[in-house]
Amino acid sequence: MSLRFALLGLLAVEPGSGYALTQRFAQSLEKYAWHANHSQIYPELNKLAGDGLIEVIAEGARGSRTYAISDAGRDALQDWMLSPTRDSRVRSEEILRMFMLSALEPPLAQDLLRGYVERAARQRDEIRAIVAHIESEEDASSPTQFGRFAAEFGVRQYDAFLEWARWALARIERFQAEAGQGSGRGKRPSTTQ
Amino acid sequence: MSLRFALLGLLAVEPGSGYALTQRFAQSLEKYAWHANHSQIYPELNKLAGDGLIEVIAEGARGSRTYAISDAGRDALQDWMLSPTRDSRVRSEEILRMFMLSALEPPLAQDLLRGYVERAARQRDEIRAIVAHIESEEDASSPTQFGRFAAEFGVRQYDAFLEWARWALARIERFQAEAGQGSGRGKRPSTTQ
DNA sequence: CTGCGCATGTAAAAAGTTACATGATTGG
DNA sequence: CCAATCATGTAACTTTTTACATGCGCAG
Repeated sequence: MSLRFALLGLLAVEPGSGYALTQRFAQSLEKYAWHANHSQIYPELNKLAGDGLIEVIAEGARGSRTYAISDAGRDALQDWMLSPTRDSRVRSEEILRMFMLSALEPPLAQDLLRGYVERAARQRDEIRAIVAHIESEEDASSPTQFGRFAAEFGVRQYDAFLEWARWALARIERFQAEAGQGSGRGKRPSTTQ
Repeated sequence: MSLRFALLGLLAVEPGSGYALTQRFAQSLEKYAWHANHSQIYPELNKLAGDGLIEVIAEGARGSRTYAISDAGRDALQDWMLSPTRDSRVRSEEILRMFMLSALEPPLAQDLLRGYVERAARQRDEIRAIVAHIESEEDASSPTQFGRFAAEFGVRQYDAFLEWARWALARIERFQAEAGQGSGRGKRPSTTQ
C-alpha cells in the first residue's frame, strides 16, 4: 500500500511521468523513507489511473505520459495521512550492519565503525551543500519544499548517527580496556553455561 | 539476504531458539533496522542449519531447539560485515508519511506534525527509561550490549526527528505567513472551504 | 550515424505478510 | 481445568527485485 501513497504524494506536489517519478523517488525518498524500481512504479501508475486517483494530463515525446493527481486521489491521500500508522517498522541494511557490529571482535568493530563515520560525515556534508544550494535559490514554491524537507531530515539523521557512532566507539574502547585488566570491577560470567 | 545475517548476528551474540529470536527481533531490531515474522524466521533457521552456519546445541520442552552460530557461520557473518554495503536504501512508512506532509494543506500538516512530535517525545522517553534501567544493572556482558546499542541509537534518532519536526513546523508557519500576504507563488488549490 | 539518456513495459524469482494449523506447558 | 504463553510450522498471497525487452530523440 505504501507505494501507492508515495506516488500520490509525489504527484500531489507536482505532476510528472513515470520516468520522472522514478528519479524523484531515488533523489528524495529512497535514502530515508521508501524505494521502488521503475518496474514497480509503471504498473502501479496504471493501476492508480484505472482507479481514477491520477490522470494523464499530457503526452510527450517517446510515448511519455505526464500524470497529475485527481481530486479523488487527493482525498485518498488525505484519508491515508489521517489514518493511524499501523506499521512503525523500519528496514535498513546499513543500520542492521551497525547493530551487528556487537557480534564482531572489538578491534574489527572499531575499524568498521570508523570507516562508517568517515563516509557518513562526507555524505552529511554533501547534503549540507545541497541545502545551501536550495536555500540560495530562495524559491519557496511547493516543488522544492519536498526536497528541502528530505535534505534537512537527512542532515539531522546523519548528525545523530555520527554522534551515536562516536558514543559506540568510546563504549567499545572502555569495554575493551576493562576486559584487558584481568581484575576489573565488572562481573565475570565465567561458567554461565 | 539481510535476514540471514540478522539471524547470524543475533546468534553470534547469544544462542537462542526460533521463538526467542522472533522476540529479540521485535525488541531490538524492528524499529530501526529490520523486521521479520516467525513464519519467515523458522524456515530460514532450518536453511542456515542445513548450510552448517548454525547448529542445534540443545532441545527443550515443546520441541524447542536452541541454535548457536558455528565457526562457518561466524566466518560468513564476518565476510558479510566486511563486504561493501550495496544497499543504502531505507523503508519506513512513518518517515514516508512525514515527507508526504508537504502535499497537504499547511494547517492540516501542522496538526499532524504536532501529533507526531508528541508521540515521538513519549517514545523517546520510554527508551530513555529502558536505557536508565540497563545502565543501572551495571552488567557489561555481551548479550545486553546489543539492546544497549539499539536503545542508544533510538534515543538519538528520536531526538533528531523531534528537532526536524520542530524545524518543519516553523518553516510551514513562516511559509504560510508569507503566502498570507501579497507574495502569491505556487498554485493555490481551490479555497473552496 | 552512433551512443547515451529518455521512456515504458513484462516475466520470473525472491522476499515478506497474513492466515491457518497444531500441540505442549505453566500459572492461577 | 482453563487461559495464556511457549513453540513450531505450512500455504496462499502480496510486494519487491532482477533481468529481459523495446524503441525514440538528441547531441556530438
